[in-house]
Amino acid sequence: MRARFWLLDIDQSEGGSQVIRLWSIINGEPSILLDGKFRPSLYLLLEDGVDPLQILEAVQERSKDVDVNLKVEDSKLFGKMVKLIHVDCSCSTPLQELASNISRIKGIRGQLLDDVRPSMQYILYGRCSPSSWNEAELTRVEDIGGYKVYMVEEVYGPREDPQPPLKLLAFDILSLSETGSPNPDRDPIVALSVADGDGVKLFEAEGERGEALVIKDFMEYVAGLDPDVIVGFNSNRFHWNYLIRRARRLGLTLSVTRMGGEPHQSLYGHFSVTGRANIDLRDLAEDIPEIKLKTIDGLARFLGIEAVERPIVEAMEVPEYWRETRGREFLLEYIEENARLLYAIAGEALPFIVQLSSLTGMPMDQVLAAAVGFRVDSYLMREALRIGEIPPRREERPYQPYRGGLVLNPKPGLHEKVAVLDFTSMYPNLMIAYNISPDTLIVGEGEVGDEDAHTIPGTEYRFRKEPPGLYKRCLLNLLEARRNIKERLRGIPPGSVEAKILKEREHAVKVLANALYGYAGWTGARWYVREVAESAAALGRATIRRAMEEAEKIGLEIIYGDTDSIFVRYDKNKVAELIEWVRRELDLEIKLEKIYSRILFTEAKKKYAGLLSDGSLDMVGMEVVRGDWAEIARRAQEETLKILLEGGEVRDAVDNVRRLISEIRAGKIPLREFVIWKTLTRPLEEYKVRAPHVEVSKRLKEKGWRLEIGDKVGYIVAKGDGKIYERAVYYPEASEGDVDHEYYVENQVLPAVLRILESFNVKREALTMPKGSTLLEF
DNA sequence: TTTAGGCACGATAAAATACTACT
DNA sequence: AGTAGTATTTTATCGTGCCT
Repeated sequence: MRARFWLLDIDQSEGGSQVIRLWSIINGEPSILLDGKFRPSLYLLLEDGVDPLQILEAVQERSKDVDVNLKVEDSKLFGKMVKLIHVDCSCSTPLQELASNISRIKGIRGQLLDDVRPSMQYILYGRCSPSSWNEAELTRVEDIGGYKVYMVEEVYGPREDPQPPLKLLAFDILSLSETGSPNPDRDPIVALSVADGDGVKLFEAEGERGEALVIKDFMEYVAGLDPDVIVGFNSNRFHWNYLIRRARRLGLTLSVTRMGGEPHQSLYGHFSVTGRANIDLRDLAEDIPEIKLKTIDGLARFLGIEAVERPIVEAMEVPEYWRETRGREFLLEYIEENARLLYAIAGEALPFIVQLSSLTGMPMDQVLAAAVGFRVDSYLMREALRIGEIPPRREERPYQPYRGGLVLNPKPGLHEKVAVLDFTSMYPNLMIAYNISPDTLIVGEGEVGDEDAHTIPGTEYRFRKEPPGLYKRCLLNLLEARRNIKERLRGIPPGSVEAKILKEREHAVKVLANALYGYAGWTGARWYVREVAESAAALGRATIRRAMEEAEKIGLEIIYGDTDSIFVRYDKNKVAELIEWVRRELDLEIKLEKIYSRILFTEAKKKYAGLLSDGSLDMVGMEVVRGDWAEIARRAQEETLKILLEGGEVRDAVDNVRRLISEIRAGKIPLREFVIWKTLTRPLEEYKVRAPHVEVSKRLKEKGWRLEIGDKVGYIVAKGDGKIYERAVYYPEASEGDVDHEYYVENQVLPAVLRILESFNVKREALTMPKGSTLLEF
């Protein structure tokens, strides 16, 4: 039969004969498609000048008892023609064995695609696309585990149709530890919450055997609902491992997959729940820089999901809550609400995840867990194979820095009517225009004439004009895709489901296109070529310089500029003239992005605050927007900026700061506003200096608290002598009376507000020494 | 399992300099 | 006056989080 299937997950069966399993949805039903005909493969890269047939024979000699096909092929590696031997086999294990056997044969320079798993190869070679509808010729065979099973006769590739409804399940657990982080070898799970289309459910442990029942209830619930997608928050790093280990201790197997087994650790540190997509929404939160505190609530708020305002509960505070009936109820409600929110978040986020998955060719449950670089890798690999470029292996390379974007010194002070002009997608467009790509870089001298090459100004690098390189093709495809989407969006009602999905697709396309420049300069990239990234950056600098020179020629006063943006004193006609000149002379688009009615610069780059015509305040780079400053300092700075930009008197701003300082000294500010949050970016032992948040973390670790890279540690600076790191106290352990108010006045509030007020000639003393009648009341 | 470089800025650590007590 | 030890100031480095 001919059928359409929507590919949810893909894997290969272990042992015996190699079968690719396509976990799919057919006619709304979860189904398994088996393809036993796919032959995983690898390529042998030959040294220049050797006779391919001779090598072929040598390989044949060593693969007598293995079922392999060998074929000599011509392909391109970094744009250069190479001779390859394509080796395919019915099964990947003997293929890998053969690969290690033949690595010493003279004349073989290396192997390619041997680091790509069969299931990924299946996608790579265009059999089908994950998170998409595909067409296939199928034959029904016997059911497995209650699922319909089909053998794949032929696959006809992806089609564009809206995704089918997917059954979602969200979950969270509560584990209880008297002291220190919960440890699955010691501390039980006391409750588990799930949420799906029917609402929220709580499984609570009661008495001795309670925990086993909770886990069994969970497994039964999963089996009963049979979800396509399971979502959690931090589940890849914590929940799955915890559940599996607790279940084992109780003599159970955490049976939640569609094959009835345990989830298993897979690529990119994520857990694979066979047959289902396991998604950790923490990965999504990590991807969104606007979300400062990576919590369920933070993510929900960002997505506009209605959520009750809840306090953050640090792990340390859990036992305290648990001891009291009210606190216990609060915790149970907390994880119920977590599951409810996760379900709602997943509903909102899924269309984007689906689009990212089908675009990159990574299965849904991997794509979020994978870092950006690996997503780009995956996307490029499919595109490369289409144009006969063979994907290089990932390898370790030395890091070599290069010059990046141009940043101007701003003209400090308050300016009226300032326009911001932004180049649209500067790097992608330059890479297209100059065919900057790993496979078009000219390496040998005199190989290509100057008329056939683009020379990058300010560098020695040259790129072939023809044929279009891998990056250019990909970028053009992505731009084209965006144009198509925009075109289609015009024809349909804006609020419709289709429109929403198209917008998610556009977002996914944009994310990928913008990542390509950074990818090119990442030493871990398969197609890392430093000259590529360097050339794009050099061209960027040349481009903005030319635009600024022209702006000055036209008579526009330049206030500031950074990489691809120019700030000028607004003059409607002159700005229009510049935009037109950029279009005509540089063949690029520069857009009037916004107009500040007032904008304030200090001496510093990358920091400014401006007032837009709609009355809203933009604060860029200032302490206000930095998560590592205490709330009190950020608030003080924000209020100062607001007063000054909205036309208030300097006096008012000064008085306001003085009032705030008095409040601090009088102990009227809650502890919360003094907390300083810092992220742990490496293991504690690797720090070279004794930073406050590291010292706090070390003390916590002593007491049995597990801290991981990426965790945010909140501390306050307490009264006393000595270094800051000696006085830093983990905030749940601190009380209002501990706070060193003078520290916050001198080192947090004053620096933040003086940064602004100094350009209005306000001195530090004017803020600290009480004078003037308005202050006497404090 | 890490897309890039440019930048500000506080805290710590190291180096340079000033100061003090004593011979 | 010379010197060893200590306090203070200056400079360099570390570390984080922002901007484009």
